[in-house]
Amino acid sequence: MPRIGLDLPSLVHAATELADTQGLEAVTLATLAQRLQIRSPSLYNHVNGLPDLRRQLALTGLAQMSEHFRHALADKSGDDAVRAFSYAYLSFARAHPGLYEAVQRAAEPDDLLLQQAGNDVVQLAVNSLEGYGLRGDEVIHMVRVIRSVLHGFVSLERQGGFGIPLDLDDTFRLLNQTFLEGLKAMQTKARE
Amino acid sequence: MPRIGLDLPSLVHAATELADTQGLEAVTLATLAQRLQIRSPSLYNHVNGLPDLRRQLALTGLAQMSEHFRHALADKSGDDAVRAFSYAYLSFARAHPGLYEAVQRAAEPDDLLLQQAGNDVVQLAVNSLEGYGLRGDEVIHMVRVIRSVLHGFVSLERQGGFGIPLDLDDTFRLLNQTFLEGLKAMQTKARE
DNA sequence: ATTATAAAACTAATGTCATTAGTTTTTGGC
DNA sequence: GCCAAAAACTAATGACATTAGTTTTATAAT
Repeated sequence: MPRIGLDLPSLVHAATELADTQGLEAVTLATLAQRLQIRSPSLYNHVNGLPDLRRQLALTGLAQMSEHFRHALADKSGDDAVRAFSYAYLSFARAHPGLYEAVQRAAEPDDLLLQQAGNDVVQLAVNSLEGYGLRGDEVIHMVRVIRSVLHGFVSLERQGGFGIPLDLDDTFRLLNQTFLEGLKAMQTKARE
Repeated sequence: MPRIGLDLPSLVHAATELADTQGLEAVTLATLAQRLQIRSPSLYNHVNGLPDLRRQLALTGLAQMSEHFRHALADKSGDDAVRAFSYAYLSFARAHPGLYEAVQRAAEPDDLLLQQAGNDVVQLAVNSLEGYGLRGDEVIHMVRVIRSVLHGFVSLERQGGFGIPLDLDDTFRLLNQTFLEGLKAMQTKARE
Protein backbone atom coordinates (compact mmCIF):
# COMPACT_ATOMS: atom_id res chain seq x y z
CA MET A 1 0.00 0.00 0.00
CA PRO A 2 2.48 2.66 -1.07
CA ARG A 3 0.72 5.90 -0.35
CA ILE A 4 0.59 7.89 -3.52
CA GLY A 5 0.23 11.34 -2.03
CA LEU A 6 -2.84 12.20 -4.00
CA ASP A 7 -4.77 15.35 -3.25
CA LEU A 8 -7.92 16.93 -4.62
CA PRO A 9 -6.26 19.43 -6.99
CA SER A 10 -4.11 16.86 -8.74
CA LEU A 11 -7.05 14.49 -8.92
CA VAL A 12 -9.16 17.17 -10.56
CA HIS A 13 -6.28 17.99 -12.85
CA ALA A 14 -6.05 14.42 -14.03
CA ALA A 15 -9.81 14.34 -14.54
CA THR A 16 -9.59 17.55 -16.54
CA GLU A 17 -7.03 16.09 -18.88
CA LEU A 18 -9.17 13.03 -19.35
CA ALA A 19 -12.20 15.17 -20.08
CA ASP A 20 -10.39 17.41 -22.54
CA THR A 21 -8.79 14.59 -24.46
CA GLN A 22 -11.39 11.81 -24.30
CA GLY A 23 -14.60 13.72 -23.68
CA LEU A 24 -16.51 14.22 -20.47
CA GLU A 25 -18.34 10.93 -20.66
CA ALA A 26 -14.97 9.18 -20.59
CA VAL A 27 -14.40 10.56 -17.12
CA THR A 28 -15.51 7.67 -14.96
CA LEU A 29 -14.21 6.73 -11.56
CA ALA A 30 -12.82 3.62 -13.20
CA THR A 31 -10.78 5.41 -15.89
CA LEU A 32 -9.63 8.09 -13.49
CA ALA A 33 -8.50 5.52 -10.95
CA GLN A 34 -6.66 3.60 -13.62
CA ARG A 35 -4.91 6.71 -14.75
CA LEU A 36 -3.87 7.55 -11.19
CA GLN A 37 -2.66 4.00 -10.50
CA ILE A 38 -5.23 3.57 -7.81
CA ARG A 39 -8.25 1.37 -7.14
CA SER A 40 -11.46 3.23 -7.77
CA PRO A 41 -12.89 3.03 -4.23
CA SER A 42 -9.82 4.95 -3.07
CA LEU A 43 -11.12 7.96 -4.94
CA TYR A 44 -13.82 8.26 -2.33
CA ASN A 45 -11.18 9.55 0.05
CA HIS A 46 -11.01 12.71 -2.02
CA VAL A 47 -14.32 13.06 -3.75
CA ASN A 48 -17.85 12.13 -2.93
CA GLY A 49 -18.61 9.92 -5.89
CA LEU A 50 -19.01 10.72 -9.54
CA PRO A 51 -21.48 13.61 -9.16
CA ASP A 52 -19.08 15.38 -6.85
CA LEU A 53 -16.20 14.83 -9.27
CA ARG A 54 -18.29 16.41 -12.00
CA ARG A 55 -19.05 19.32 -9.75
CA GLN A 56 -15.35 19.81 -9.08
CA LEU A 57 -14.74 19.88 -12.80
CA ALA A 58 -17.44 22.49 -13.22
CA LEU A 59 -15.89 24.59 -10.48
CA THR A 60 -12.40 24.62 -11.98
CA GLY A 61 -13.85 25.11 -15.41
CA LEU A 62 -15.75 28.20 -14.34
CA ALA A 63 -12.76 29.59 -12.46
CA GLN A 64 -10.56 29.14 -15.50
CA MET A 65 -13.16 30.69 -17.74
CA SER A 66 -13.40 33.75 -15.51
CA GLU A 67 -9.66 34.13 -15.55
CA HIS A 68 -9.46 33.69 -19.30
CA PHE A 69 -12.25 36.15 -20.01
CA ARG A 70 -11.03 38.72 -17.55
CA HIS A 71 -7.67 38.69 -19.24
CA ALA A 72 -9.23 39.01 -22.69
CA LEU A 73 -11.44 41.92 -21.65
CA ALA A 74 -8.72 43.96 -19.99
CA ASP A 75 -8.67 47.49 -21.39
CA LYS A 76 -11.25 46.75 -24.03
CA SER A 77 -14.51 48.58 -24.58
CA GLY A 78 -17.30 48.85 -27.11
CA ASP A 79 -17.22 46.49 -30.08
CA ASP A 80 -13.69 45.48 -29.13
CA ALA A 81 -14.92 44.23 -25.79
CA VAL A 82 -17.77 42.25 -27.29
CA ARG A 83 -15.52 40.72 -29.90
CA ALA A 84 -12.86 39.96 -27.31
CA PHE A 85 -15.43 38.19 -25.19
CA SER A 86 -16.67 36.16 -28.13
CA TYR A 87 -13.24 35.04 -29.25
CA ALA A 88 -12.19 34.26 -25.70
CA TYR A 89 -15.31 32.17 -25.32
CA LEU A 90 -14.56 30.27 -28.50
CA SER A 91 -10.92 29.74 -27.72
CA PHE A 92 -11.67 28.47 -24.25
CA ALA A 93 -14.23 26.01 -25.52
CA ARG A 94 -11.86 24.75 -28.19
CA ALA A 95 -8.90 24.45 -25.84
CA HIS A 96 -10.90 22.79 -23.05
CA PRO A 97 -13.81 20.91 -24.57
CA GLY A 98 -14.22 18.57 -21.63
CA LEU A 99 -14.11 21.31 -19.05
CA TYR A 100 -16.48 23.37 -21.13
CA GLU A 101 -18.90 20.49 -21.19
CA ALA A 102 -18.58 19.99 -17.45
CA VAL A 103 -19.52 23.62 -16.89
CA GLN A 104 -22.82 23.24 -18.72
CA ARG A 105 -24.60 21.13 -16.14
CA ALA A 106 -26.82 23.31 -14.02
CA ALA A 107 -25.98 23.87 -10.38
CA GLU A 108 -28.25 22.46 -7.72
CA PRO A 109 -30.39 25.21 -6.21
CA ASP A 110 -28.57 24.88 -2.89
CA ASP A 111 -25.07 24.86 -4.36
CA LEU A 112 -24.22 28.49 -3.74
CA LEU A 113 -20.53 28.12 -4.48
CA LEU A 114 -21.08 26.71 -7.95
CA GLN A 115 -23.84 29.24 -8.53
CA GLN A 116 -21.54 32.08 -7.64
CA ALA A 117 -18.83 30.78 -9.96
CA GLY A 118 -21.37 30.83 -12.76
CA ASN A 119 -22.53 34.32 -11.88
CA ASP A 120 -18.94 35.54 -12.01
CA VAL A 121 -18.65 34.45 -15.61
CA VAL A 122 -21.99 35.97 -16.51
CA GLN A 123 -20.90 39.23 -14.91
CA LEU A 124 -18.00 39.42 -17.33
CA ALA A 125 -20.43 39.10 -20.20
CA VAL A 126 -22.45 41.91 -18.65
CA ASN A 127 -19.31 44.05 -18.51
CA SER A 128 -18.59 43.48 -22.17
CA LEU A 129 -22.01 44.90 -23.02
CA GLU A 130 -21.46 48.17 -21.21
CA GLY A 131 -21.84 51.22 -23.35
CA TYR A 132 -24.65 50.10 -25.61
CA GLY A 133 -27.28 52.06 -23.77
CA LEU A 134 -29.15 49.01 -22.59
CA ARG A 135 -31.46 49.78 -19.72
CA GLY A 136 -32.60 47.70 -16.78
CA ASP A 137 -33.55 44.17 -17.71
CA GLU A 138 -32.43 44.75 -21.28
CA VAL A 139 -28.87 44.03 -20.23
CA ILE A 140 -29.80 40.66 -18.80
CA HIS A 141 -31.84 39.75 -21.84
CA MET A 142 -29.00 40.74 -24.12
CA VAL A 143 -26.48 38.76 -22.10
CA ARG A 144 -28.73 35.78 -22.58
CA VAL A 145 -28.75 36.44 -26.28
CA ILE A 146 -24.99 36.55 -26.63
CA ARG A 147 -24.59 33.52 -24.42
CA SER A 148 -27.06 31.70 -26.64
CA VAL A 149 -25.20 32.66 -29.76
CA LEU A 150 -21.81 31.64 -28.44
CA HIS A 151 -22.89 28.48 -26.68
CA GLY A 152 -24.87 27.42 -29.71
CA PHE A 153 -21.95 27.82 -32.04
CA VAL A 154 -19.50 26.10 -29.74
CA SER A 155 -21.90 23.29 -29.05
CA LEU A 156 -22.76 22.65 -32.69
CA GLU A 157 -19.14 22.88 -33.75
CA ARG A 158 -18.08 20.40 -31.12
CA GLN A 159 -20.85 17.92 -31.87
CA GLY A 160 -19.99 18.01 -35.53
CA GLY A 161 -23.34 19.61 -36.21
CA PHE A 162 -22.03 21.59 -39.15
CA GLY A 163 -21.70 18.97 -41.83
CA ILE A 164 -20.65 20.95 -44.85
CA PRO A 165 -16.90 21.54 -45.19
CA LEU A 166 -16.95 25.30 -45.03
CA ASP A 167 -14.60 27.23 -42.83
CA LEU A 168 -15.92 27.51 -39.29
CA ASP A 169 -13.87 30.58 -38.46
CA ASP A 170 -15.53 32.39 -41.34
CA THR A 171 -18.87 31.47 -39.87
CA PHE A 172 -17.80 32.72 -36.49
CA ARG A 173 -16.72 36.05 -37.95
CA LEU A 174 -20.09 36.47 -39.61
CA LEU A 175 -21.81 35.44 -36.41
CA ASN A 176 -20.07 38.17 -34.47
CA GLN A 177 -20.65 40.76 -37.11
CA THR A 178 -24.33 39.87 -37.28
CA PHE A 179 -24.72 40.02 -33.53
CA LEU A 180 -22.91 43.34 -33.27
CA GLU A 181 -25.04 44.87 -35.98
CA GLY A 182 -28.14 43.57 -34.29
CA LEU A 183 -26.98 44.90 -30.97
CA LYS A 184 -26.43 48.35 -32.41
CA ALA A 185 -29.80 48.34 -34.13
CA MET A 186 -31.46 47.52 -30.80
CA GLN A 187 -29.50 50.36 -29.24
CA THR A 188 -30.82 52.75 -31.84
CA LYS A 189 -34.38 51.59 -31.33
CA ALA A 190 -34.09 51.95 -27.57
CA ARG A 191 -33.02 55.55 -27.99
CA GLU A 192 -36.19 56.52 -29.81
CA MET B 1 -44.20 -16.31 -22.94
CA PRO B 2 -47.25 -14.40 -24.10
CA ARG B 3 -46.05 -12.66 -27.21
CA ILE B 4 -46.61 -8.97 -26.80
CA GLY B 5 -46.78 -8.00 -30.45
CA LEU B 6 -44.13 -5.35 -30.20
CA ASP B 7 -42.79 -3.65 -33.30
CA LEU B 8 -40.16 -1.04 -33.97
CA PRO B 9 -42.46 1.98 -34.25
CA SER B 10 -44.22 1.37 -30.94
CA LEU B 11 -40.90 0.64 -29.29
CA VAL B 12 -39.52 3.94 -30.52
CA HIS B 13 -42.70 5.65 -29.45
CA ALA B 14 -42.32 4.36 -25.92
CA ALA B 15 -38.68 5.43 -25.90
CA THR B 16 -39.71 8.86 -27.10
CA GLU B 17 -42.13 9.28 -24.25
CA LEU B 18 -39.49 8.22 -21.79
CA ALA B 19 -37.01 10.67 -23.28
CA ASP B 20 -39.45 13.57 -23.30
CA THR B 21 -40.63 13.03 -19.77
CA GLN B 22 -37.55 11.73 -17.96
CA GLY B 23 -34.72 13.02 -20.14
CA LEU B 24 -32.66 11.20 -22.71
CA GLU B 25 -30.24 9.73 -20.21
CA ALA B 26 -33.19 7.96 -18.58
CA VAL B 27 -33.71 6.01 -21.80
CA THR B 28 -31.87 2.80 -21.03
CA LEU B 29 -32.65 -0.63 -22.32
CA ALA B 30 -33.56 -1.53 -18.76
CA THR B 31 -36.13 1.23 -18.27
CA LEU B 32 -37.55 0.79 -21.73
CA ALA B 33 -37.93 -2.94 -21.25
CA GLN B 34 -39.59 -2.42 -17.90
CA ARG B 35 -42.02 0.01 -19.43
CA LEU B 36 -42.85 -2.43 -22.20
CA GLN B 37 -43.28 -5.32 -19.78
CA ILE B 38 -40.45 -7.18 -21.38
CA ARG B 39 -37.00 -8.44 -20.40
CA SER B 40 -34.30 -6.21 -21.77
CA PRO B 41 -32.55 -8.80 -23.95
CA SER B 42 -35.81 -9.11 -25.87
CA LEU B 43 -35.31 -5.60 -27.16
CA TYR B 44 -32.49 -6.92 -29.30
CA ASN B 45 -35.10 -8.49 -31.54
CA HIS B 46 -36.07 -5.01 -32.65
CA VAL B 47 -33.07 -2.83 -32.14
CA ASN B 48 -29.35 -3.35 -32.27
CA GLY B 49 -28.45 -2.24 -28.78
CA LEU B 50 -28.53 1.14 -27.13
CA PRO B 51 -26.65 3.07 -29.83
CA ASP B 52 -29.13 1.89 -32.43
CA LEU B 53 -32.05 2.88 -30.20
CA ARG B 54 -30.58 6.36 -29.89
CA ARG B 55 -30.19 6.50 -33.63
CA GLN B 56 -33.84 5.56 -34.08
CA LEU B 57 -34.79 8.38 -31.73
CA ALA B 58 -32.69 10.80 -33.75
CA LEU B 59 -34.35 9.65 -36.95
CA THR B 60 -37.90 10.14 -35.68
CA GLY B 61 -36.90 13.37 -34.05
CA LEU B 62 -35.54 14.78 -37.28
CA ALA B 63 -38.55 13.60 -39.25
CA GLN B 64 -40.91 15.24 -36.79
CA MET B 65 -38.85 18.43 -36.83
CA SER B 66 -39.01 18.58 -40.61
CA GLU B 67 -42.74 18.12 -40.53
CA HIS B 68 -43.20 20.72 -37.82
CA PHE B 69 -41.00 23.30 -39.53
CA ARG B 70 -42.47 22.73 -42.96
CA HIS B 71 -45.90 23.35 -41.56
CA ALA B 72 -44.76 26.50 -39.79
CA LEU B 73 -43.07 27.89 -42.89
CA ALA B 74 -45.97 27.31 -45.26
CA ASP B 75 -46.84 30.51 -47.12
CA LYS B 76 -44.39 32.61 -45.14
CA SER B 77 -41.61 34.75 -46.49
CA GLY B 78 -39.18 37.42 -45.38
CA ASP B 79 -39.09 38.26 -41.69
CA ASP B 80 -42.24 36.23 -41.17
CA ALA B 81 -40.49 33.14 -42.42
CA VAL B 82 -37.45 33.66 -40.21
CA ARG B 83 -39.62 34.31 -37.19
CA ALA B 84 -41.81 31.34 -37.97
CA PHE B 85 -38.77 29.13 -38.17
CA SER B 86 -37.44 30.40 -34.87
CA TYR B 87 -40.67 29.93 -32.99
CA ALA B 88 -41.22 26.54 -34.51
CA TYR B 89 -37.74 25.56 -33.42
CA LEU B 90 -38.38 26.72 -29.89
CA SER B 91 -41.79 25.12 -29.63
CA PHE B 92 -40.48 21.82 -30.88
CA ALA B 93 -37.61 21.80 -28.41
CA ARG B 94 -39.95 22.65 -25.56
CA ALA B 95 -42.54 20.09 -26.52
CA HIS B 96 -40.03 17.30 -27.19
CA PRO B 97 -36.97 17.91 -25.06
CA GLY B 98 -35.82 14.30 -25.13
CA LEU B 99 -36.25 13.94 -28.84
CA TYR B 100 -34.51 17.25 -29.37
CA GLU B 101 -31.60 16.03 -27.32
CA ALA B 102 -31.47 12.77 -29.26
CA VAL B 103 -31.22 14.71 -32.49
CA GLN B 104 -28.09 16.52 -31.38
CA ARG B 105 -25.71 13.59 -31.53
CA ALA B 106 -23.75 13.70 -34.74
CA ALA B 107 -24.35 11.07 -37.40
CA GLU B 108 -21.62 8.58 -38.19
CA PRO B 109 -19.93 9.49 -41.47
CA ASP B 110 -21.34 6.38 -43.15
CA ASP B 111 -24.89 6.85 -41.87
CA LEU B 112 -26.37 8.38 -44.98
CA LEU B 113 -29.97 8.03 -43.87
CA LEU B 114 -29.46 9.98 -40.66
CA GLN B 115 -27.31 12.47 -42.50
CA GLN B 116 -30.04 13.06 -45.03
CA ALA B 117 -32.63 13.54 -42.32
CA GLY B 118 -30.40 16.24 -40.85
CA ASN B 119 -29.87 17.88 -44.20
CA ASP B 120 -33.61 18.02 -44.73
CA VAL B 121 -34.03 20.08 -41.59
CA VAL B 122 -31.14 22.35 -42.52
CA GLN B 123 -32.67 22.88 -45.93
CA LEU B 124 -35.77 24.31 -44.29
CA ALA B 125 -33.58 26.80 -42.47
CA VAL B 126 -32.04 27.69 -45.80
CA ASN B 127 -35.49 28.25 -47.24
CA SER B 128 -36.42 30.60 -44.45
CA LEU B 129 -33.43 32.79 -45.34
CA GLU B 130 -34.43 33.25 -48.94
CA GLY B 131 -34.88 36.83 -49.98
CA TYR B 132 -32.11 38.43 -47.98
CA GLY B 133 -29.75 38.71 -50.89
CA LEU B 134 -27.22 36.29 -49.45
CA ARG B 135 -24.85 34.97 -52.07
CA GLY B 136 -23.07 31.67 -52.41
CA ASP B 137 -21.55 30.46 -49.18
CA GLU B 138 -23.06 33.34 -47.27
CA VAL B 139 -26.30 31.40 -47.05
CA ILE B 140 -24.60 28.44 -45.44
CA HIS B 141 -22.73 30.63 -43.01
CA MET B 142 -25.90 32.45 -42.08
CA VAL B 143 -27.79 29.22 -41.59
CA ARG B 144 -25.08 28.21 -39.18
CA VAL B 145 -25.53 31.48 -37.39
CA ILE B 146 -29.25 31.08 -36.91
CA ARG B 147 -28.85 27.47 -35.90
CA SER B 148 -26.28 28.57 -33.33
CA VAL B 149 -28.59 31.21 -31.95
CA LEU B 150 -31.56 28.91 -31.66
CA HIS B 151 -29.75 25.85 -30.43
CA GLY B 152 -27.87 27.92 -27.89
CA PHE B 153 -31.03 29.42 -26.46
CA VAL B 154 -32.87 26.13 -26.35
CA SER B 155 -29.94 24.36 -24.83
CA LEU B 156 -29.31 26.94 -22.13
CA GLU B 157 -32.98 27.20 -21.31
CA ARG B 158 -33.30 23.47 -20.95
CA GLN B 159 -30.19 23.09 -18.82
CA GLY B 160 -31.39 25.81 -16.50
CA GLY B 161 -28.49 27.93 -17.64
CA PHE B 162 -30.43 31.15 -17.20
CA GLY B 163 -30.49 31.57 -13.46
CA ILE B 164 -32.18 34.91 -13.00
CA PRO B 165 -35.98 34.81 -12.89
CA LEU B 166 -36.64 36.96 -15.91
CA ASP B 167 -39.11 35.95 -18.57
CA LEU B 168 -37.53 33.66 -21.12
CA ASP B 169 -40.05 34.48 -23.82
CA ASP B 170 -39.07 38.12 -23.57
CA THR B 171 -35.47 37.08 -24.09
CA PHE B 172 -36.44 35.01 -27.08
CA ARG B 173 -38.29 37.93 -28.64
CA LEU B 174 -35.23 40.14 -28.23
CA LEU B 175 -33.04 37.36 -29.60
CA ASN B 176 -35.10 37.19 -32.77
CA GLN B 177 -35.26 40.91 -33.19
CA THR B 178 -31.53 41.20 -32.73
CA PHE B 179 -30.83 38.47 -35.22
CA LEU B 180 -33.21 39.91 -37.79
CA GLU B 181 -31.68 43.36 -37.48
CA GLY B 182 -28.22 41.87 -37.82
CA LEU B 183 -29.32 39.87 -40.82
CA LYS B 184 -30.66 42.96 -42.54
CA ALA B 185 -27.53 44.92 -41.77
CA MET B 186 -25.45 42.18 -43.38
CA GLN B 187 -27.76 42.31 -46.36
CA THR B 188 -27.16 46.01 -46.73
CA LYS B 189 -23.43 45.58 -46.47
CA ALA B 190 -23.42 42.85 -49.08
CA ARG B 191 -25.23 45.12 -51.54
CA GLU B 192 -22.46 47.70 -51.44
C1' DA C 1 11.61 8.15 20.41
C1' DT C 2 6.84 6.26 21.07
C1' DT C 3 2.44 6.05 20.27
C1' DA C 4 -2.30 7.31 19.06
C1' DT C 5 -5.13 8.87 15.55
C1' DA C 6 -6.77 10.11 11.27
C1' DA C 7 -6.13 9.86 6.45
C1' DA C 8 -5.39 7.17 2.46
C1' DA C 9 -4.94 3.31 0.53
C1' DC C 10 -6.81 -1.47 0.07
C1' DT C 11 -10.13 -5.95 -0.66
C1' DA C 12 -14.60 -7.81 -0.91
C1' DA C 13 -19.23 -7.52 -2.04
C1' DT C 14 -23.61 -5.65 -4.08
C1' DG C 15 -26.52 -3.79 -7.51
C1' DT C 16 -27.39 -1.81 -12.08
C1' DC C 17 -26.73 -1.89 -16.75
C1' DA C 18 -25.61 -3.62 -21.65
C1' DT C 19 -24.67 -7.34 -24.12
C1' DT C 20 -24.15 -12.25 -25.84
C1' DA C 21 -25.38 -17.10 -26.12
C1' DG C 22 -28.42 -20.36 -26.24
C1' DT C 23 -33.47 -21.92 -25.42
C1' DT C 24 -38.48 -22.06 -25.95
C1' DT C 25 -42.68 -20.73 -27.81
C1' DT C 26 -45.64 -18.84 -31.00
C1' DT C 27 -47.42 -17.65 -35.32
C1' DG C 28 -48.08 -17.23 -40.30
C1' DG C 29 -47.54 -19.46 -44.62
C1' DC C 30 -47.73 -23.83 -46.81
C1' DG D 1 -51.36 -30.07 -39.35
C1' DC D 2 -46.38 -28.61 -40.07
C1' DC D 3 -42.30 -25.94 -40.15
C1' DA D 4 -39.41 -22.06 -40.17
C1' DA D 5 -38.59 -17.67 -38.58
C1' DA D 6 -39.62 -14.23 -35.27
C1' DA D 7 -40.16 -12.91 -30.62
C1' DA D 8 -39.98 -13.83 -26.39
C1' DC D 9 -37.24 -16.02 -22.60
C1' DT D 10 -33.17 -17.51 -19.01
C1' DA D 11 -28.46 -17.55 -17.84
C1' DA D 12 -24.08 -15.60 -17.80
C1' DT D 13 -20.38 -12.06 -18.40
C1' DG D 14 -18.14 -7.80 -17.88
C1' DA D 15 -18.10 -2.72 -16.92
C1' DC D 16 -19.20 0.51 -13.61
C1' DA D 17 -20.46 3.00 -9.04
C1' DT D 18 -20.88 2.47 -4.54
C1' DT D 19 -20.64 0.72 0.38
C1' DA D 20 -18.52 -1.73 4.19
C1' DG D 21 -14.92 -3.05 6.51
C1' DT D 22 -9.62 -3.63 6.75
C1' DT D 23 -4.76 -2.31 6.70
C1' DT D 24 -1.12 0.75 6.46
C1' DT D 25 1.23 5.04 6.84
C1' DA D 26 2.08 9.66 8.19
C1' DT D 27 1.93 12.96 11.52
C1' DA D 28 1.15 15.22 15.76
C1' DA D 29 1.19 14.91 20.71
C1' DT D 30 3.39 13.17 24.40
